[in-house]
Amino acid sequence: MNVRGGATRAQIVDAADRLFYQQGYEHTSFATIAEAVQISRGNFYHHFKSKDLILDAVIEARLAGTRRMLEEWEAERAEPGDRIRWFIEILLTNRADIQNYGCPVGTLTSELAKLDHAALGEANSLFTLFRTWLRDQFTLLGHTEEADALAMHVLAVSQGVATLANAFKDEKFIQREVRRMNDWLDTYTTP
Amino acid sequence: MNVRGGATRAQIVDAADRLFYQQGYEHTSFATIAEAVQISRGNFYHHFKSKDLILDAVIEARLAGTRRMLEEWEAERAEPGDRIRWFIEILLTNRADIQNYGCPVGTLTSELAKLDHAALGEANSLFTLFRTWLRDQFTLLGHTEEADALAMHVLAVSQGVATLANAFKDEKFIQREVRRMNDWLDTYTTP
DNA sequence: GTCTATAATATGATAGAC
DNA sequence: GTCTATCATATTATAGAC
Repeated sequence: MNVRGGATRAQIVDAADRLFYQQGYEHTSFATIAEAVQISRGNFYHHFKSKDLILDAVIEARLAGTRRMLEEWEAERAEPGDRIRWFIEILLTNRADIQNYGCPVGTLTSELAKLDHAALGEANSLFTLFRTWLRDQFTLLGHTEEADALAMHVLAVSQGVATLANAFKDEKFIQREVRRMNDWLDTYTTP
Repeated sequence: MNVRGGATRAQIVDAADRLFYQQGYEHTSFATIAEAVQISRGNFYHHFKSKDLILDAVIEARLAGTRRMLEEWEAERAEPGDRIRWFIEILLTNRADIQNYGCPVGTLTSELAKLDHAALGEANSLFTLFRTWLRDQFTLLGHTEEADALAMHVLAVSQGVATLANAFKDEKFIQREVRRMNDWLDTYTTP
């Protein structure tokens, strides 16, 4: 602990998480992160020996946060259909960030794929978390056979909407696509 | 012209285009491009005074190439429905590149958005080219009112499929989503 | 744990010879 | 048009004092 009121390491991960999302991983330098946390670059290396290691920590934090979030969604909503609709609704809930920076998962995996970065596998498992969770909901709805294909479809459309929302910054477009996905989902939720 | 058999400038643009797609814009250095074209870094600056200027040239080349391609598609296919289906089919035609590097348009715009780069607007107009072209096809099909919304929907799903194909490298997934889009399109092409 | 100082390297960019 | 040599800067990373 320190004067900033939290463990420095956790603050670094928090700041790096946000900056990697907003500016990209490679574009974000140690100097920028250090400045955000108000520590010197030298001190930075006491907590993380390399830039790769902080990326690992950021992905780990995102994985943990996502797991927690998905568990909450399950606890708060009994109906699998409602849970899937809530997932789709994120596009509107987070529309400001999405229009500015795209989807945090999709843009990170795309960047790491181009960098051929060692952490790509871990980043992709962020997608897998959502995929598995969505698949489970479709299974609960009785669509066991095609559950994974349906999960991938929901993920794909959400990704595409995020990418185009980032390019065109059109909120009406997001609303339209969310409505379209909900209509499509009706086919699978109404008995 | 030179010993390499083509204008050096054009070769630089070609190499940069490919490298920006495969490795990302920021990650690609002058040294890498110069090596690909087999010229010295010094000579490089005779043709392009800055990295921003070569990005401009690459986007301009992509815009010109895309315009040419869309005109060809129109010339080769009389039916608007067939043209849209051919657009969707790119996901399979270019599946190898898409699985390795994602969509050339979507990944570039995402990167430039995070870099807050001046060329973002020009890159986004690559999306607009496809959007306008798809909108025109839906208009020809008689769906004038919703033509733009339908165009955006086709773009969005294609983007999402490309992003997830890049993450999961699953060809069956691409095939399934292309089939799904074609089924969806039937509603708008059959009178 | 935190700092300053510094090293090693890569990068975008320029100057000037041929 | 092409090259070598060089500059200025930013970046990752280390050493060592407090």
